Amino acid sequence: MKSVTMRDVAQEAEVAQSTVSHFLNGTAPVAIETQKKIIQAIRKLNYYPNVTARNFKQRKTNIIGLLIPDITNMFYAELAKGVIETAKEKNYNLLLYATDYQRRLEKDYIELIVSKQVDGVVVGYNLIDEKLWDKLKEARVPVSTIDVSPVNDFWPSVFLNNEEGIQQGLSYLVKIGHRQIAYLSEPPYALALVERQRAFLRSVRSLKLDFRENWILVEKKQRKRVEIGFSLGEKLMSERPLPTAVMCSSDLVAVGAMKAFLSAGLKVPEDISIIGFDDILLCSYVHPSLTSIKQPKYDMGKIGIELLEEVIANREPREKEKRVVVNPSLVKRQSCRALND
Amino acid sequence: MKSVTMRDVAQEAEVAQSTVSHFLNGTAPVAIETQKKIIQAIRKLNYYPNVTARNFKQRKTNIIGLLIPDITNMFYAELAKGVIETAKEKNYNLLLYATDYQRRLEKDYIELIVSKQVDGVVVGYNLIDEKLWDKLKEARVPVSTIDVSPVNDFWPSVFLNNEEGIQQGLSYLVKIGHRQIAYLSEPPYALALVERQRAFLRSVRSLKLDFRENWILVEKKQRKRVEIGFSLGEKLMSERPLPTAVMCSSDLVAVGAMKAFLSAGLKVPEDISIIGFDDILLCSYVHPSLTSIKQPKYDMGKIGIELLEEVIANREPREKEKRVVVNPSLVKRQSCRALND
DNA sequence: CTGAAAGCGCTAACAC
DNA sequence: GTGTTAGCGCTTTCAG
Repeated sequence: MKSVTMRDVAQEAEVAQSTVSHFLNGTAPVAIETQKKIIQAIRKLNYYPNVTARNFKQRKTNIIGLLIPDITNMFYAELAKGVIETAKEKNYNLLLYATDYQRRLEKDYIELIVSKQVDGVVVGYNLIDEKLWDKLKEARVPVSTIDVSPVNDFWPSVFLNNEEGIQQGLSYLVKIGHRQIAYLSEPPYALALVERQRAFLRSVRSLKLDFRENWILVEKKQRKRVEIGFSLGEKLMSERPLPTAVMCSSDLVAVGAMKAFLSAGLKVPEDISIIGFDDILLCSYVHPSLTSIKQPKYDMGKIGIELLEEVIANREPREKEKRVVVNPSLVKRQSCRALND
Repeated sequence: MKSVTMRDVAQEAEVAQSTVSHFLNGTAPVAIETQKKIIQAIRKLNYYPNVTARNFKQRKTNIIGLLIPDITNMFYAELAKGVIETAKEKNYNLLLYATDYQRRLEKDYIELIVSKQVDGVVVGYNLIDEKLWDKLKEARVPVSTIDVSPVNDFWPSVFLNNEEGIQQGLSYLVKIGHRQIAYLSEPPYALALVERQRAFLRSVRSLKLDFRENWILVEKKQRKRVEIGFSLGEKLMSERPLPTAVMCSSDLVAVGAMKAFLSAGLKVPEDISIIGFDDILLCSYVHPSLTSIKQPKYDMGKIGIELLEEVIANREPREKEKRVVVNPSLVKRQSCRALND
């Protein structure tokens, strides 16, 4: 059950093994006649180069890891798409590490990463166990991060300008006549969520909107975000007066809230307007389709790889790493209605 | 910039390299004193084993490939989740090959697969270029397939019992009083879709339902499935009489059709009931939530890995490979209404 | 242009 | 229990 090696090919073609190697890699010119013999031998023996041997020799794997919690979360899936396609363009393959929010898996994966299973890793969420960052650091693994709270400046990172996003949403709502706007949020376990909430409060003030404490609903308990949205939506409906519009910390929360409104017989957007955040594919699947603040996930994934590539190339970390801030954009759909028409 | 090797550890601990190896792999008993020395050396030098070297030596990578078209398609994401988690349990890692429906990428990935970048591959869709199956075969790559039209019996495979699924959906609709049921389908480019359509026709006959040619709407053009659903939904609404319920070839088509109905002012399920197929996460996100025929994607992914593992272990293909048929189940939600209440 | 030769870091006989 | 040794399949000098 031995497999065909380069040596076999060389023998068959009656040339040196190194010649085959040179030919295959284009690392040295090879006479056209010799080429033919080699090609023939490869065909005849049905030879395929062994990438593991090559990786071993070259001390790299051409594989990049992507560490995320859950691939069935559309946000991460869309991010992963950008990562994987960009990686492919740069001739990297992608190893998917999905932790399922489990500490143990997170640790296992970091262990693998540190053992040079990959040339580098893109981390797409805040590690549960913060100590693991140090492990990555000690092992000098090339890393780039996407939307990760800055535990340090050790690695380059991509962030969304969350403040800008909230402002865009709010400005739009104001422009179409809303002044009474609620904010619904999942638990702000990540910096991004804290920023959004803060930006909302700040903007409400600067735009001089009507403000009511009980229009700001932030869930405490961690659970499915659609459920969070649903229960927050229900709670909001029990408040009086009702706001005319609501901004949400994410699309999933928005969709949940929308379900609550529609279930209660409210009409969206006739009775209440709603804006999500992230602009995942789901937004255009629901009815009415959801207006949302787009987070350029694909691009962020792409940038994540580009940054990682630089780290891999440089090897030595710089004193302070690069930060790329990307801008959100408002995607208007059917969930908002103009009051001042 | 050399990295720490096992040899360095051995030197530091003043033992033989093989002893370190034995200790690390538990392949031979090591005296407790020696163990301590080794552990200390590892700590001191900050050593991590090089998995590539190990892979090379052992002629395996502990990596399994998953070949799918698009990870942002929730169906594949849910499948991938089953695959990746099961793989992890069995100590395999997962390399994600997403072709984006492109012939060129498909070919590139197959090339990598035959070059032993992975120990085996789970193929989750029908390859565009059928010749590539032969390439896999020639290179004797371990393969298992999920929901792939049986081009051959060369590899073990998992299938859904599509007929059963359609029957379950239809029986349910009949039980709650529907007799006029339409069928909306995307282009039947895969066997599964052909089977569903055939099963629908057959069941309509056996259940003696009202049948009308123009309640069977099958899209010709390949495009986004929600759009297909939407336009099929619109087309259906122009027919008279209208059916009281509609079955769809997939959830995405169902969601599109639902959008069309709701946009036109029809109420779901009051005016028309609707059932999807696959039961992707989306079903519970939309309003009304979508009743659907569940395809156990996670389990299918899991089984895909289990089958692949067998192939890897056996090495020699059997004359006729195993087929696992899994059963669908009906998940009732809010999109169907009983007519006979 | 081609070939000989030296390893990459590790595992696994095998001997002691 | 521990050490010696022989490669795994490939890339990459370096000579010729």
